[in-house]
Amino acid sequence: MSVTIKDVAKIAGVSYATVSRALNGHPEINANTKQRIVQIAKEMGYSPNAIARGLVKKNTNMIGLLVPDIRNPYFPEVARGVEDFANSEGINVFLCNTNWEEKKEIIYIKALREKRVEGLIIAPVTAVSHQRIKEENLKIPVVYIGSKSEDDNENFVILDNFKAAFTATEYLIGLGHDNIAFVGGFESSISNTDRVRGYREALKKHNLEKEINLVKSSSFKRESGYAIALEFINEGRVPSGILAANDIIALGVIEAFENNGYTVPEDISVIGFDDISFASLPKINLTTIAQPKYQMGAAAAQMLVQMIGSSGNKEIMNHYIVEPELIIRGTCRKR
Amino acid sequence: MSVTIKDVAKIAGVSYATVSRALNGHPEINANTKQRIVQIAKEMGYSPNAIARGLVKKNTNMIGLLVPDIRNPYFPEVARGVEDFANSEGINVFLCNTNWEEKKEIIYIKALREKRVEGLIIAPVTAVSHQRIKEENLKIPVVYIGSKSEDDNENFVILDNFKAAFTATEYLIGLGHDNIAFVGGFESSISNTDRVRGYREALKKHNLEKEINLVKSSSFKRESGYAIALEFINEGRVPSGILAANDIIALGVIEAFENNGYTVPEDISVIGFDDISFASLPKINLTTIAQPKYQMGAAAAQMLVQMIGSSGNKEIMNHYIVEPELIIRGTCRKR
DNA sequence: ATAAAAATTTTAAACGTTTACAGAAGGAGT
DNA sequence: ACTCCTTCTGTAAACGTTTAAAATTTTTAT
Repeated sequence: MSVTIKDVAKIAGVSYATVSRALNGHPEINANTKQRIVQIAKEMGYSPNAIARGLVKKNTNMIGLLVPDIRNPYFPEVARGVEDFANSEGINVFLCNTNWEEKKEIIYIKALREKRVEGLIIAPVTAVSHQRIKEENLKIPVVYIGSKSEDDNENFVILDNFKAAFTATEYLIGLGHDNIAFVGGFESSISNTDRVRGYREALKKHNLEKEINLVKSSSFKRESGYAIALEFINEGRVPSGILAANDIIALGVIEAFENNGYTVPEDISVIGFDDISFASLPKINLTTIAQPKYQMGAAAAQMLVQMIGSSGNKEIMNHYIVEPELIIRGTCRKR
Repeated sequence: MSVTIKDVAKIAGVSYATVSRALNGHPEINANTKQRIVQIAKEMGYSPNAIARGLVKKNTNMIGLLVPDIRNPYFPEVARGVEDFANSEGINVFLCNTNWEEKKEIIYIKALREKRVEGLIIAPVTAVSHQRIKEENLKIPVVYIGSKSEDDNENFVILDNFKAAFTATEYLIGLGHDNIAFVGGFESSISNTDRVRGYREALKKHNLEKEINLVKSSSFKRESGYAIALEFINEGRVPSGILAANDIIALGVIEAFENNGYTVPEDISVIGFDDISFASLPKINLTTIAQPKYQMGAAAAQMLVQMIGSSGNKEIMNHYIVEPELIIRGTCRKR
């Protein structure tokens, strides 16, 4: 089908080993021969077959990146960081969207393993993912992003979720709110759990723990935020402050309230997580906890590449925890 | 390193051809042997090497998807369509972000060619891309999405950009606007050109062509929209209606105007393109031209898979042009 | 029991590379 | 002229699969 190294060799009148050497810049080759071969290869439109090369060199220069929701602008941002760093190292990235499905996550991991990717960066669907993935017994390095398990053998890049939620909650408390709800994503998500913990701890510190449950969980989607806000309204116990587990949930929450006669921030203060680009739109102006998304992606990629490089050396363990930054905009108000 | 078919063969006490057949469900194999081998392979944690298989079967089950801006929610939506369809056919997708750089586009194409992807779906950076890509002389099918060149040999999935812009412009005219500007992305983008044509044609039809140029181009980014709106303001000729080449430009335009004492839609009406999910947020409520993004991605993938299947049969040529739909929300007003 | 047919398994070649090793050609030192 | 280096090129094996063809075993029919 496509032109191979043998075809080039035939035309050039040399052995294919020589062609290989010419094309790969080996030192032990005559400069003239090399130039001639390179020229011929170019004319013939030769393109090296990375598959065949990978087979003998045992490398593929591919890594996989699993994200649960490519529609959430948080992940494209992270993906860019991963991709840019990987590319700078000559590595290509398989970006896979697990769509918040554990099943799909495992399917992708299996497929990528068969493709012999050299490493995996995973933003896991739930806490269960960590376990399932470990059971897969991959022989390649894995870096988790946005989520860690209790297992300290893992490599990860995360936000200090506890601190972030704590800070955000205290901010709301400082504004005079005493009836603050937490609208979360999956209960089984560890980042979510950590955020809930931070939120609870802040309430506790200021003696604001209520007996009624103000923590509601669903999925990390705008519709979920919308639905949960509606629940609050229907239950007749609308909080004065809401901490949402991410920006798109926050946007859904605000949407629901405004559609039902409430105003943000006049009636309800809302804080999100992530600081997606749309949060800064003047009309949105969402107060939120920022994460250095691009940098986190790049850091994860760097970590992974480093681990791939030091083959087998499992000593390299990386835990990169970034500090949260509260971005105060216009969706919170003194009470 | 990892366990191969030969390792399994050794343990099972059969030849590796037998293992291969057992694992691939060939008919000519004893049911007992098969079961035993499958069992052993599983116990040993065998995972087939898709690289080696690809080499002999001459397939990789991989395609590439090139998008210029993964941060623009339009593209994740398209990507999901592509990925879902491809996955349903057992194909994995390399998602690459060209970042609006022609150079990067070519680099990716070369890398993907070496990886022997079986096809490419490309949302090209500019009109030049089409030419450059043709020069690469890929021997694999390519489907363009969002953009077509004059070359009728191309396969593409696009919105009827002319009609879309025409419709949007007429809507603005119908609202009483007679001073309508077009804020575009790259001039060298074909979809942009088609939209400008539609816009001009509508003005012409209603005898509203101005001698001063109300078409401004930049890149397809929010910052560009912002910058161009600022230009209008600084030049002292703020239009009453604006057609933006996509939603994020529109958002940038609105942002700039609102930051400078203008109100949308009271002072200026704005229409976008794409109907990204954020356009429907009540606070944004952007009037826009909708595209069936997910379906377009899926259609492109289907087209590509079909072409890959019918190897060499170049007769299959697909032009899929979707009809625009004007979504009237709140950023336009009667004048 | 035996030949023929069917079912199963093994052998060996192929896919397109890289690379250790062997071999050849040319030059230098003696 | 001979040996010894250098420098370059060719040979062949390897990577982990699939698969046609050959070989073997089992089954069936007589």
